[in-house]
Amino acid sequence: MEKNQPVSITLTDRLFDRLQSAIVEGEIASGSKISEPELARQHGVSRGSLREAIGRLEARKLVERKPNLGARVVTLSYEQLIEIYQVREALEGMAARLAAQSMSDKEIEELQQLLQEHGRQIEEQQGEAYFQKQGDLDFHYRIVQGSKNRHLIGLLCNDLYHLLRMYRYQFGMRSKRSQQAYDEHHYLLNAITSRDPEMAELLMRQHIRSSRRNVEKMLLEN
Amino acid sequence: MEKNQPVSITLTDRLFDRLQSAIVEGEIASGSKISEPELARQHGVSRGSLREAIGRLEARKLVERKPNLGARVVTLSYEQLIEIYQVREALEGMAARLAAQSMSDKEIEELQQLLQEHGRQIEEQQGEAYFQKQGDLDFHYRIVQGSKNRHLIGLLCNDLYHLLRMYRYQFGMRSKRSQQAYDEHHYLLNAITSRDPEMAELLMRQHIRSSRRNVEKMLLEN
DNA sequence: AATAACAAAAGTGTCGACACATTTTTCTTT
DNA sequence: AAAGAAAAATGTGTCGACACTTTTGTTATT
Repeated sequence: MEKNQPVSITLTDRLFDRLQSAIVEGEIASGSKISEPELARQHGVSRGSLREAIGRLEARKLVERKPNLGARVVTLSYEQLIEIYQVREALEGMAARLAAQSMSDKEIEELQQLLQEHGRQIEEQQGEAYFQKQGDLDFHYRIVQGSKNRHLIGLLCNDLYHLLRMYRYQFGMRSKRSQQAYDEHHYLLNAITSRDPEMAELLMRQHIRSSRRNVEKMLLEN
Repeated sequence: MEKNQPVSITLTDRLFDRLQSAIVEGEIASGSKISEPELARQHGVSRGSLREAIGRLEARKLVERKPNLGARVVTLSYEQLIEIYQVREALEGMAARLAAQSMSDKEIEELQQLLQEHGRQIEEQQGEAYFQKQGDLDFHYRIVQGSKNRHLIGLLCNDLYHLLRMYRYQFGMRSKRSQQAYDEHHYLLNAITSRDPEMAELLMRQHIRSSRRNVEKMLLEN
């Protein structure tokens, strides 16, 4: 959530951020081909800088590139979404396990406050899904940070979460289970508070699996 | 192990491969600064191409880059190695679980043959560590492939394994436990053969944990 | 002699141009 | 008129040059 550098300094950085948002939010259609000259012109930037930005997008699996054929925005598919959830289950499960060992008492306390806040929001604005989604991400985000494992943090926060946001935007995935998610968060946080790594991992994995099942059901309705 | 494209086509690709090997094998010292003009000259290539290659190395966490300050080869540390093993445990555990569900009978059979081959090598050339390491990687590699999850495959085979190889090269990590590793592989393969995902994941995670403990012990001796 | 201010050198970020590959269009041949 | 070959157009890969930033080296001041 926080950045050391005030804002992105280099041109390529800013361009990368803009393109990433544009892709995640569907402004640049998924599956569409990217024309380097055109995009460069649109953003008033040289092709070289654009290329570096595209390279980073490729590393984050937001675009695919083939030599001499150019880059395309990644195509979303049901299968890929399932794959992402499987990776997420593995990584966040481990994150929860480590968080139970490594989070400071202060961090845990702040997380409890955050969760209370969520509880209030659920009672007040019944079914206001957006805040819930945002809150859900916040919660997971903090646990991942709490793992203190920089690799894990990078993998989840820099790579997976953006892909996941992309699916949420473009598949119109809104959770109809904020109450259940809240409960699951609660159990999980209890395990972390009592410093039980095994239980924390178990509950996190269950939580993500049930979230995945919810998504599957939702997509099959279409 | 195999590539669709016969060899890397583009200059940047080849350069990237060469640099990756050079870094992994310690030819370019870990922690050392990378001078773009010099490296470009050494490899007879323009700075632009070099920069793209460095960008990919950065995405694979083999180099770190700071705006206007340049790139350095990543610094190896005990802590980071532990972090890698934790991520590996999570991801390969999931890979084993999925492999138990998704590997074809043919793939499983080939894996059994590979393992028998390892068994023979252990009996014959007692303690020839190199082949064992190579074999170990092969075995894990195939299980990851067997998960059929492209994200997982990319994360492990493109990112983590190279980092791991780097540590093996530069920390001189040779396993003195080829017999035990072989046994653990055997149990794991049994679980996969009997299509037991739960057990497969469990055994894989134990296997990697015990491998990590071995590494810890080895490093504490220095 | 130590430090501050300044100037020179080296390094990174960005750009525009050219070379080569791919795609599209046009022209030939049957 | 359809199919194939040649040619034009578009797009990607690579390069060298310039602008700006950081580092190094020098001079001046106390």
